[in-house]
Amino acid sequence: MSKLKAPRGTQDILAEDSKLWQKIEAEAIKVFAAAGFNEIRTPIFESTELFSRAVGEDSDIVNKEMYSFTDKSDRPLTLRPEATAAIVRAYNEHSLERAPKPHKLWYRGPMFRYERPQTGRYRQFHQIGIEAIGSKPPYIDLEIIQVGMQLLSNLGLNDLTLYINSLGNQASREAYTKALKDFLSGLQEDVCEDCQRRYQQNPLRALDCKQEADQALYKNAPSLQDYLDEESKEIWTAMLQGLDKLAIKYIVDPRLVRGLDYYSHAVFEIKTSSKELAGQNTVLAGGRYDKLVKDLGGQESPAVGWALGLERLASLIENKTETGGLYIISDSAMDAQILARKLRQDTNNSITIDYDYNSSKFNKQLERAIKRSYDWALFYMEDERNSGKFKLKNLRETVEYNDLDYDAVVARTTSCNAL
RNA sequence: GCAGGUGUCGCCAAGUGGUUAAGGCUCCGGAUUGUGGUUCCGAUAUCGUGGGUUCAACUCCCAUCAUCUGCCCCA
Repeated sequence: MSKLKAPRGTQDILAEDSKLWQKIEAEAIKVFAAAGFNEIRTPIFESTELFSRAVGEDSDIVNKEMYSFTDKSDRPLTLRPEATAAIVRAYNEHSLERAPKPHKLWYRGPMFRYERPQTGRYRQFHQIGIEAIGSKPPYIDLEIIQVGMQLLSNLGLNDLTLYINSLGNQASREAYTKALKDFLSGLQEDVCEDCQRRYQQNPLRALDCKQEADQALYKNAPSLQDYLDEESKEIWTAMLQGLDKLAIKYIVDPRLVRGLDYYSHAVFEIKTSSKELAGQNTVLAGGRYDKLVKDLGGQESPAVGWALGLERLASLIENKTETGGLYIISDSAMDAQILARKLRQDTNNSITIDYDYNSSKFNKQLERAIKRSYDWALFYMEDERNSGKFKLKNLRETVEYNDLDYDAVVARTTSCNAL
């Protein structure tokens, strides 16, 4: 019988990694709450139309990466490839524009994209993100960037760089796209196949081409910055000044475009220089999407947000597992169980308490307690049960306490090792 | 979707055409008769799958699947 495997591009987060994920999530929740963001949970699948409208028909995500299916009533549905569209849908559906603005939300959960798996890229992957809907000035952009930086630095990451660019408002972007297409049209003969395709689908992407020959041809391409109109320029300037005042280091990257159609004004990515992630070094990315709420049928509401990849983030953080807790060593599994239940209650579930279910030999049980890195071994053999006095051993410091009564055991184990 | 690498026990890993497929680690069981990861003993694989070549295949060929890496693109 062959073993079944998880589907391609999916993975199990085993107990060890799970601890790390919990740590990241706990830190995120703390940082978000402190900045006034509240959690929103939306469905894992949505109508396919939501994503094709929101993300853009021409985007790669919609073109070839969606996990789409029809249900038994032939409804076209899609496993969400990202969360922003769904959150905007929910925002509109529940008329949240009537709530105080900006509406500040965070989310976490699995996303799905049908792609070739490789380092830092999976078909089911997990994101944590925030969105702020209903505020136009760049202070809210600054706020979410700042929250993101804070979260990453709290998690101990410091080799990160913020790359940022402005796409300008829609008018600016259209004017620029036109100018760029004019420029590119003369080069199509000499340019790589990918770029020919980009020319058709998303001309801005061409500037990001990795072919050196193409880069040489693009040297004199028009610059987006020159096409920003007054409004866009004002916002962009304020944005950069704000980053300076917050002492957030950044690199303006004029080629940073992003693959989703709904962005305008500020777009940004936080990248790591760690080799761990090789080509997929973007850990957190986002931008402003002023048009999207209206495009999805809502009241015009400017908005901005970002998402970070949990798998990528987790791979950058050292996973140090610390267990601790107390292991009961007993020749009676039943008595150990009764004691464990009582101890868990009386320690208020503040430390891990476990014991041997197989009534193994004394030495085996002690060995287990050590191997599984418990802090304490509590001896509960016949003698202890009869006398009501416990023997407690600190396995880290090799100290043994004799003749403790029950309350002393509780006091001693909880005093120094809370979960 | 394209290009390349890899597939021998839970993990690492020898074997490269010929009798019983090394070894290490982990895990499990046992011994050392209630105190430190020790030591000793034991158990655990038909070599991804299917086909072909051959007297003979883990070793060669083909296909397929899985996985990894790069491209596209992205978190």
